[in-house]
Amino acid sequence: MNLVQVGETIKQRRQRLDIRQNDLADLAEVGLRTLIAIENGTGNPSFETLTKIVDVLGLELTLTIKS
Amino acid sequence: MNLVQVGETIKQRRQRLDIRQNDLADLAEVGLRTLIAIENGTGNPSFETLTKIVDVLGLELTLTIKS
DNA sequence: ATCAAATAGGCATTATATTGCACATTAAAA
DNA sequence: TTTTAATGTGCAATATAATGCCTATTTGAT
Repeated sequence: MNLVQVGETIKQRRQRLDIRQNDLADLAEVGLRTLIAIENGTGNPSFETLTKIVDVLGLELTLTIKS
Repeated sequence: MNLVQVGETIKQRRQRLDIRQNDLADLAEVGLRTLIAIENGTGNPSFETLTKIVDVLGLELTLTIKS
């Protein structure tokens, strides 16, 4: 899972939950600019920033053995 | 999965593969200081930095729906 | 076509991750 | 215990992530 895929997943999930970027950014307590960059696969968020966003969306970051 | 758990997972995997922090840092092309911080749950790595390390270890970061 | 809302980008600033160097501590082996 | 390798820390420098402001573009509705 690379940064582009992470961005796509977040965007799709946000849209399915029917919330705007602005509101998600507020709920996650990150800047709108930051969220936009992540959704577009630009930028390189810290684990903390990413976690704040995925938490709000009911998503989960996991680290597993590649099979 | 929080930063502490990520650090533990990386450390365990590295030890199971029997490589030293110094060598993993070199292979992943990150600073030794950075790797140490991550393994100890201190610090807050960027997605890119984390990816470089887990790639070397044959691990994978995934983003899924929390169930 | 018009208008409003949502998404997105340039720029500058601030916050912080990353790094190397030197040194300290811990672990393990002889 | 002594010695050596491995792990970890303080500090300062650099790189870069995060942010806000303002403006542009895109999207969707009327």
